[in-house]
Amino acid sequence: MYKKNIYCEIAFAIPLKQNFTYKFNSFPCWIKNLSDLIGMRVVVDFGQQKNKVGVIVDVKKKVENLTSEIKSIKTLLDKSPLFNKEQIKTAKELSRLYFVSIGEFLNQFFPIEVEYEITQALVYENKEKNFDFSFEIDKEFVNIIKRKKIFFIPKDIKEKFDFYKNLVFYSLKENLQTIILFPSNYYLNDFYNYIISLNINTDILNKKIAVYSGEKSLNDRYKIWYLVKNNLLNVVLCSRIGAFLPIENVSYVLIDEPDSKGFINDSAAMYNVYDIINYRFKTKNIIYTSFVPSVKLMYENKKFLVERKKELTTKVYFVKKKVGEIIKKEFYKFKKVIIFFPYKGYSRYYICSRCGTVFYTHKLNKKNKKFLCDKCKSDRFINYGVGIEKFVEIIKKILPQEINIVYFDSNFKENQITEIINDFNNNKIDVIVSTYEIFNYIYRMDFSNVGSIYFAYLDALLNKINYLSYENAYRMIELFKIILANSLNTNIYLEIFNKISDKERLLYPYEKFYKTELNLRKELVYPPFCKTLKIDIFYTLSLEQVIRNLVEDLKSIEKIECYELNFGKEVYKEKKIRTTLFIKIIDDEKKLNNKIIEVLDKNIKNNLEVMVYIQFDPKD
DNA sequence: AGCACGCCGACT
DNA sequence: GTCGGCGTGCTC
Repeated sequence: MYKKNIYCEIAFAIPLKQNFTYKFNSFPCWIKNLSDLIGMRVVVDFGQQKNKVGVIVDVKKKVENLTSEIKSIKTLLDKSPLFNKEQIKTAKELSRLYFVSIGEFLNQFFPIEVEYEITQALVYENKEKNFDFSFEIDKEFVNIIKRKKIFFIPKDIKEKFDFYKNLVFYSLKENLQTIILFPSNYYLNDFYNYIISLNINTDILNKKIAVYSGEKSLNDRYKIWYLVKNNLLNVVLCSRIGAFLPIENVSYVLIDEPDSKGFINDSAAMYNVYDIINYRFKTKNIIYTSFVPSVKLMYENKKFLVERKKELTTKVYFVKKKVGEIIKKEFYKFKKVIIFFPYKGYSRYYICSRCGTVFYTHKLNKKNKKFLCDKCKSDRFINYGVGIEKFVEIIKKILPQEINIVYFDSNFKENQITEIINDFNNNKIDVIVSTYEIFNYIYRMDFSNVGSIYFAYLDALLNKINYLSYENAYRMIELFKIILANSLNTNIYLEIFNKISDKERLLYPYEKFYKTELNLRKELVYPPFCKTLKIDIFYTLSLEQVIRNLVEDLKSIEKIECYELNFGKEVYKEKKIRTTLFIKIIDDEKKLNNKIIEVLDKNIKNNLEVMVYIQFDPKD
């Protein structure tokens, strides 16, 4: 049938927070319902740009208040919608909350501008239902999995992997669709390799299990996207981008360590996987697994708790400047030591000795001498503060040369770190010193011959002006305790220099720590008793007044508290400056969130000189 | 974002 | 002279 005057609202992957209306010159006759068009991509001419790809987010029969000429759609790219209706609805609502355009939001999860031809050959169906497994599914696991929601605290890494393994094979056996989300590609690949190493009918595993992450080629991603959409896979192991897969018939969604920072997108929209999954699948079966959950996660999911944690015996001591002594002691017992140091690079900051400009850069270290001062091009700097490289230099000086001390931080390349980890596992390294980066490799490390773990200068974490500083330090220590649970006679040393009155809290058992922390949060009104937002605004100097007005407007909203963490102080990349705002929402979340966005709309909507990054309940 | 137009400085 | 830097304006 011929349809006349059909108008489509098209979203583009551009920073403009508005859609554009296009019409069909000749309506594609195979489309039965108009709403079937939603989520399909089209090719149109847009401004000066020819053949730009956009996504249909709405279909209308009438247009109002449009003075400009309506252009027509050149081609319909997809035979079936790339994004389903639930995804478009989610994108519409969440893109507003994160103050990005719908197109940019969608583009974060799938690069919409890349054209693909889906071949029919892709859509095969594996009708085999009785797979030949030698794998027997744990009965206790089956009892647990039958609950609607599960908040699982495993006792050790083995139990966690066993649980996941059971979930994978249960999904294969029962022909379910299960999504497992991992906070980092390291864990994702490690788990996939583990499953493959089980040697259970690799043919079926390859057909029914897929890995979906940003590391995969776009072709692979597109293929998996369509297989998931058509319910042709049983298990998808994915990184954070998997949170937006077209899952309509999903049986289980498992989030591994939902508190992890790896689940927060690093650019706009700074979505959090935990929030996205909760938003999309309120009534579905969601499983969270965490060794040491945050207070917020525990509070929100206590009802679903399945706790397997056992008594941890690792001894913990507070120390000052004992690192040399401890390394020597362990070395003579043929035991290894892990040292955690909070700052990467050689030094914490550098001052140009000619013009005095301060650089908080990690590009400068002993090996990199090419760095020049931005202002005067001088190559001479005075350094202040101790970074990991300098720290290692100092401890090497006071220790016997035969002790092999190796360090790494996030400046190191992945294969360099892998090599270090392998040497450590093969006992070629006596002492490993690392920053937070080590948490990406923790499951690959062999802790059986580790004698001590030393947290150097823990003050750095505890002194952060952040309600989460204790929680973060506590969870880090507890995690190491769990990892060391199967090793005998291990010690953890916490190096604290300053007087910190309530440092004993770091030694509390989880229940007690949780209760104490919860009371404090209630008293001071912090999550989970309120919602928080961090808004980072980048803008050009000439817009300072605009941003001041914006902040004033935010501050005048009732039932929210808005603090300026810094106002236009830090110079960012040439002529841009940054303002960071911390906001507490202490009443109806939805209503107040909307008010905040209204204020942003009023002051800076479609102002392309201003970039806004919003994070909900930031972790630091 | 990406593209065009338009205004300036530098460079064969 | 004109090539290319980036500031500005617009996109159904």
